[in-house]
Amino acid sequence: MPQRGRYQTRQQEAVEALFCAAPHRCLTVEEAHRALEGGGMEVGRTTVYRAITRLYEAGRLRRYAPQESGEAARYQYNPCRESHLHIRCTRCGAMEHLHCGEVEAFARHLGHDHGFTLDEAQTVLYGLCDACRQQSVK
Amino acid sequence: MPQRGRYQTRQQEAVEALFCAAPHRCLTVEEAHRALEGGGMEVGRTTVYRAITRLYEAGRLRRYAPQESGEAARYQYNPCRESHLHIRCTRCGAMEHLHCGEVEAFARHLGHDHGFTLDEAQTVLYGLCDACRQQSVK
DNA sequence: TTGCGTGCAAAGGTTTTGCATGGCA
DNA sequence: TGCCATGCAAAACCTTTGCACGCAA
Repeated sequence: MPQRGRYQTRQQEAVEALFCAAPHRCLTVEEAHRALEGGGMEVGRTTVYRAITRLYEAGRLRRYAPQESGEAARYQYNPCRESHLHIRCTRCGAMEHLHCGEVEAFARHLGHDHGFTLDEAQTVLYGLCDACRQQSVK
Repeated sequence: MPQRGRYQTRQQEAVEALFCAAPHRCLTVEEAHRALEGGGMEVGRTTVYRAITRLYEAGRLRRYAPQESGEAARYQYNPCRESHLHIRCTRCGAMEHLHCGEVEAFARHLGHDHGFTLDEAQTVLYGLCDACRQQSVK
């Protein structure tokens, strides 16, 4: 679909290129804004908000709601159509993908036994990563 | 630990009693504030914030980060030490508990194969509940 | 030329903080 | 009496909106 009535601007391209260049990174709007400034791109904060929102609504970005109050939402490039769960360490903030058969099996169980259709792309599992768990045990 | 230097006030008791009286409900600070007003309790909004924050930090409440930007965080009474996952419908906002053996099995898998210690109390699975899924199929 | 995109400023909402007052122990 | 809690107002924070201008098509 050619998105009738949409203009291609240097700002929109810059925002998409920024996320595309580091598909593993989860950026806030503010971080994206600063990254563009650092790259010599002058883009208004409002425009970054709007560009990210548009990319999110088009399915090009994933959105992770903030965990603590006062934090900002994080966005990440959505390289593939296939969605997968993410796990996030509540201590160091690291976020990683999770693709394995057990996730699929668990999602099927949710559908069959609980009538719940899991949206993997929007869900983040919170907990402790290995390194932080070992530190906290010390 | 007897919480040295802590006073017991009618406001704090009222906030805790409110959540305790409906352990299944997830309330925002604003909703809690209005509920107290409706019950004839005059409690300042700031005090509700502070009481909820204190209860949360003491482990008496669970906190669910807002899903959409602009929404408020939700809190729920934490009746038992045992924690369980929650599922939330992204369409109607319904939130339900999830306790079953599959969750435990999945959590063990995360620990063994991914080195990730799942924090069930903080994690919310997003997706569609049965009713909303059927509506969206229509 | 048309109309969407931009960006500044201002508003919107939630949550926190400053500070004088009130109340528990 | 000492110290914490309260609550109003104001601030901080992220995010959205209004509006005049700029720019792609």
